[in-house]
Amino acid sequence: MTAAPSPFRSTRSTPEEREEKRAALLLAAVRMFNERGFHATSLEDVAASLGVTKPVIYHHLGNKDQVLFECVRIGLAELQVAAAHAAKEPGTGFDRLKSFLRRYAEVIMGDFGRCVIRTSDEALSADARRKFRALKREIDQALRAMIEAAAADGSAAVKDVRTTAFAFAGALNWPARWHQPDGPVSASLIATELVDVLCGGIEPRERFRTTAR
Amino acid sequence: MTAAPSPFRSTRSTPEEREEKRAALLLAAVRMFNERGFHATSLEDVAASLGVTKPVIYHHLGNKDQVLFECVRIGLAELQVAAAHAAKEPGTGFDRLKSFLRRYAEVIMGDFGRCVIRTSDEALSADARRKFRALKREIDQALRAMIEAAAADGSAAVKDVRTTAFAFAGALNWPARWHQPDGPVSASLIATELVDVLCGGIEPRERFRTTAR
DNA sequence: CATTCCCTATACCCATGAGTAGCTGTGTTC
DNA sequence: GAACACAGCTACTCATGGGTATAGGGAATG
Repeated sequence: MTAAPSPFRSTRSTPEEREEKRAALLLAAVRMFNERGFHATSLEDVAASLGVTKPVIYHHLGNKDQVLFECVRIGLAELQVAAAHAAKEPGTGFDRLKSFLRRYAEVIMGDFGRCVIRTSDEALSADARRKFRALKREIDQALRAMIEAAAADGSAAVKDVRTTAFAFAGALNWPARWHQPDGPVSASLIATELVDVLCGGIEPRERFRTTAR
Repeated sequence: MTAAPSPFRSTRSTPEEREEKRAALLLAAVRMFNERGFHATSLEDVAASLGVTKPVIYHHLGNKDQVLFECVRIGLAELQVAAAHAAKEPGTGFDRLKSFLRRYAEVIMGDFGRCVIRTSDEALSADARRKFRALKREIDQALRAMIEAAAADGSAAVKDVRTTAFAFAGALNWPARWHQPDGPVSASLIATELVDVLCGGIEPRERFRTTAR
């Protein structure tokens, strides 16, 4: 009825317009996946939220598996960018690690990052599942490498890299479940606080123990 | 064809036998939910894994929502038992907190605990979802109370209770995603190591800094 | 102006699995 | 031993949603 201000006009598109449509569809899809869950979201609903119909999604993105995989692929690519960016920063290995952890948490609270965490392997087809796991493994290895680097230059005290990586990843992934994107407290603040807790621990130190009020 | 050694004989059952059947059905269901995911598991498959048919599940457990909710209810009850048990232990508040955290992680690596974490709210009906959230909230409050107690008696150094609780819960919930129950490394070892990392942090302390080899 | 090529909508097929009605066989009870 | 109650099975309905065939319609191209 009312003309939607969307990029979907019925005409031949330039490559840029195609990409714009793809992006709009993916964003609508990932948001609905995050909100309702993948299985409770029909592609019909996703299309309808943009004022178009189901075949448009199949035309631009492929089947439901491909849509979901593309969403998590983007989220994992964001995490890889975060890792690459942090690795180039100055300071000690520990500084770089903390920077990565903060960026990691912020990505996880974004649309595509949340989808990475909320998507369980079983939701994907066998083929996509394999790729999904491989990408997640790359992130895990990047995290372990940065923990190892921080331990190697003496700027962090790490007993077991593997356990540390799992603990940190778990703590930073968890906001994907509880954080409200439109809530009062910003993602970057949460990220900073979480990283502080993880790095500092809660065992009392000299400077704390003296001032127990 | 071959007679199954299951508790399902076609006869009138005593209350104990009924309970035994319920338990067997729930265990089969939760294991299949954990392995394949809730949506990818049909009640027919669950029943077939015990050599019975779908109506048996409806007879003993109710519909699929009720089955899932019962699974997460059991897992959350195990966590409450862990909290109650830890609260009675001797030592400092920090000792009791660490004990709770270890038990928490072990429960999460069990059948029903895993289901609690792997189940997202959207999978449940509106009614069950409300109860699910209320139970999870109770666990969260118990965790926060123990962190506060440890901070109050000076045995732990806590900046922000809320953030600490989220970080710890996330790190301890995460094994529900990656831990292999039949793998080489035991749940209790993982629990201990995770709690060590969380409590100790990785910021270098005096005793570590001197022995950088 | 006609043709062609995309793009989108309509309308459909079909597999899956939740949930149910009713039958049957078996032990229990009077 | 006859009626009964219960547990489980067979066989079904039906809603949902993934995926597709096909038609229409507008812009570029000659």
